[in-house]
Parts: sequence; structure tokens; C-alpha cells
Amino acid sequence: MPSTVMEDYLKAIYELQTEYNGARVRTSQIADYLGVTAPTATSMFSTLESNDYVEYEKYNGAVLTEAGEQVALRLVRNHRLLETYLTAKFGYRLSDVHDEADRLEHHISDRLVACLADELDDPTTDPHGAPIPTASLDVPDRPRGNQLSAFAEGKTVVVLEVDDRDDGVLEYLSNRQIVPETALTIESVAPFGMVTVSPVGRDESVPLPADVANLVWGASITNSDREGI
Amino acid sequence: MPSTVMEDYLKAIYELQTEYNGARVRTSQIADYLGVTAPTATSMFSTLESNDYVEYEKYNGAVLTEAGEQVALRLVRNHRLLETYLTAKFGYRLSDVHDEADRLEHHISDRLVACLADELDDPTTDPHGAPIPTASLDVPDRPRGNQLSAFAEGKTVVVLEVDDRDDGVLEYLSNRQIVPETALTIESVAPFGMVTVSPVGRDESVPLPADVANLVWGASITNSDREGI
DNA sequence: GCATGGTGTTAGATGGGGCTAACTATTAAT
DNA sequence: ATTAATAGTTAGCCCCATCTAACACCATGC
Repeated sequence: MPSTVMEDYLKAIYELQTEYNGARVRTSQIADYLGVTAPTATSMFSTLESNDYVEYEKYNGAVLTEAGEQVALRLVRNHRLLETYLTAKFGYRLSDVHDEADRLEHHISDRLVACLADELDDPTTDPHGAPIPTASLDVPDRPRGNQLSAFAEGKTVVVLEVDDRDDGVLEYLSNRQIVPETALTIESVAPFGMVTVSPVGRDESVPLPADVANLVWGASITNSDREGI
Repeated sequence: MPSTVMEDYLKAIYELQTEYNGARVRTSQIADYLGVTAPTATSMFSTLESNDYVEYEKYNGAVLTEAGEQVALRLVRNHRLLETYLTAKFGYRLSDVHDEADRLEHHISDRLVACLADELDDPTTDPHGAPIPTASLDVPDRPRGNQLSAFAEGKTVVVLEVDDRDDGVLEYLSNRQIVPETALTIESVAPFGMVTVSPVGRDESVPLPADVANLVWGASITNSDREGI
């Protein structure tokens, strides 16, 4: 059984590894991500290695083993189901769910997680649009679309996912009801990356600085072959 | 902020202190209660003391300070509301709720606890019949009645509380639907303390060994002045 | 192809929470 | 009033996760 601290590292490694398409994760990335010093990350990498949760090669980062991935996926599932539950049942906002879920994900039993999933009818995505691993820890593979900055002006786009890394950004977006499922028209894309969008059905222009627009993923629905989404 | 380990000790001290009507709690009691060795308890008592959570006198146990009591009461509230929620919403049995609540009570935010309370309409007792401290951490003072062994044969008694210390006992009782609110007729009280009861409306005799009968508290309803309960 | 900066690791310390072994108070029994 | 038994504490160790300081690797630029 990994400690909750080890769990945090494993989940962080999973997240970075996923973000960079399976690339090895370096100690410094984790140190940054978790806000610890570099030596702390190094030492945890070797602890994880000696518990067979990662394969670690000095000066060259680590990859999760099967066992390590299972631990991480369980946490991701717990986290995303908790977020979904908090949002659905208690009206938590997108920007609020993260911290609560981050604490509880380590301590909730598989049984209670199963209850949450059941109550929610086995959702496949969380409120940010991120996929929820199944009970057997498979990740439903789901198109994420493209970042808003990638679309041409005039396109209509449905939001598929909103990255949950920055609470400030999430708050900005959820205040303007730009959440998964929202349809947006791309009004303009400025050279320095700012995207202005207009939610379909609302007479409003919302400016999204490049940093924000890059955290919002969507799929075009004007001439797309998957209107079904 | 106390660590979760300190929280466990504070809650344990609170529970023993309450059970013994405010008497000082000795290190050995806590060592037993929490399954740690005596020196560990001693050392934690002085840590708690230097953080002003208890007043500790060597060789003479400790009492909670105001601050220590607040910490303990918050945990008790969290614990009991979690138990109530798990039972009410997910069909947990009396014997199952304890562990889940014991882990989560440390990590759930005040906000989420408030949501649970709200969803449950601010219950005043948990599924074992124990009082739930209010949001401002007052303990509603509620008669607990007497242990079943204290009643005369022939009396009809309504169960007010079932002590949650022993999961085996809880399972035995909840399998037989002897839970708070259940009405029982006392069929016999043997000299060695075994009480045989018959749940009102069921044609069944349930034998309760002394150890079990002492964990069930109730009030007589045959000639009582509080049929209202 | 070698110096140099950056990245990463080793060394050594710290604080929390736990343990065993050894010692000291307290209490009870004669 | 002593002493034996029990209860409680101190001493000293360990492991985990963290830190700072010092050192080693590596990938360049020249």
C-alpha cells in the first residue's frame, strides 16, 4: 500500500506522462508540479522505484509501472467521480471542486466510490469534461478536440473540456458559463492569440486571452462529421 | 492546525472524557483505545499540551482545553453526519459506516459538511442514535435512557442508542433490526446479565448477552412520561 | 574538445510519530 | 512502613518526508 504522499507523486507522474504522450517524467517536473524541492522529488523517485511503482533511471526520469499506473488511475477515478458528485448533488462550481476532491480521493473506499458512480449513472466524464476511468480502470478514449485558438473565425464550436489546472481561469470561465457542452461562435482570433467567442444563444462577447483559450478544448460543429456529440 | 494524528488523539480523549463524565483521561486509556504503545501516548500527550489542546499533568492524565474540545467536536460532528449520510443515501448498514466515516472525517471541508447537514435537514442524531453536535459545536443534550439490562421483565422499551464501539455487535443487532427507534419487549433478564428481548410486532425472541445488552440504551414506554419520542 | 551553466543527485539535518528497553511513580498488600 | 506489583515516563532508536548545501552529470557554445 502506498502512503498518501506516494499516491500524490504517482498521480502527478501519471498526469504529466499523459500530458506529454507517455514521455518519461523528470524529477524537476514533479518538484515543480507538487511544490517540493528537487532533492525531495529525487528521493521519492527512488522510493517509488523500490516499491515497483515506477521505473526510474538516474538523470533520465521515470515511467509508471503497471502497478503504479493502477494506483494513479484509481486516484483519478476517485477524483473525477467526487468532482462530478459534488457538482451534481451539492452545486459546487467548477472552480471549487478541485481541492475537496484532492483531499478525499485518497481516503474514500472503493465501495463508496462505487456508490457515487451508481448514483450518477456511471458518468464517463467529469464536470471539466475529462474522462473518468471505469471501475476496472480503463480510460475511455474520447476525442478532446482542439484548443480554441486553433479554430478559424466564424466557426461554431462545442466545448468538450476545460483544463482544471488554474482555478482563476476556471472561475472566469464558469462565471461566463463556458463549460463542457457550451456552444460558442469564434468571433475573432487576434495575432497574439486572444480569442473572442460568443456563446450561442447569448448576445455577449467573451474575450479569452491566449493562456485561457489554450485551456479550452472543443470540436467544430458547423461542418463536422460528429454532430452527435 | 493539528495533524490528523493529533486529531485522532483529541477525539479519543473527548470520547473517553465524555464516557467517564469529564474525568481526566490517562495515557494508558488512550494507548489502549488507539492501539499504540504507552510511551507513544505519553509523548503525544505532551505534544498536545504544548499546542494547548490539553492540560496534562504527569502521572495524572489530561483534560481537553477549550481549543482541544473544539477540534474534537468538529470531528464528532463530521463523523456523525457522514455516518448519517452514508446510511441515508447509500444504504450503508450500521456496522459498515464507522470506518468510512473515521477516515473521511479528517479531510472533509466545513463546506461539504454543511452540504450534508443541509441535505439531511440538520439531523440531531446519527444512525446509532448518538447526538450530532450543531454547526456551532454545541452538543444537543439528549437523554440516553438506560442500558437494556436495567429494565424489568415485561417492560416495553424503545431503543434510543446503540453504542458503536463493536462492529460485530452492531452487525448482530442490525441484522435483527434492533436499531434506534425499534420498540422491544423485555422478555427476561437472566442473573448473569443476558437479556432476551422481542421486537414489538415481530414474533421472535432475540437473546442479548450482557456485553451486548449493555451497549443498547433505551427508554421505557409503558409507563413513561415521554411517549412522544 | 573543453569550459560553463543548468539540471539532477548525494549528504546530512530536522521534525513527526512510532517502537522497545530501562527506569521511576503510585498504589495496594502485608 | 515496607515492599511488590502496576502504571507511567524517559532514553534512545527507526522510518518517512522534507529541507539546504554541496557535489556530479550533461549538453551546449565556442
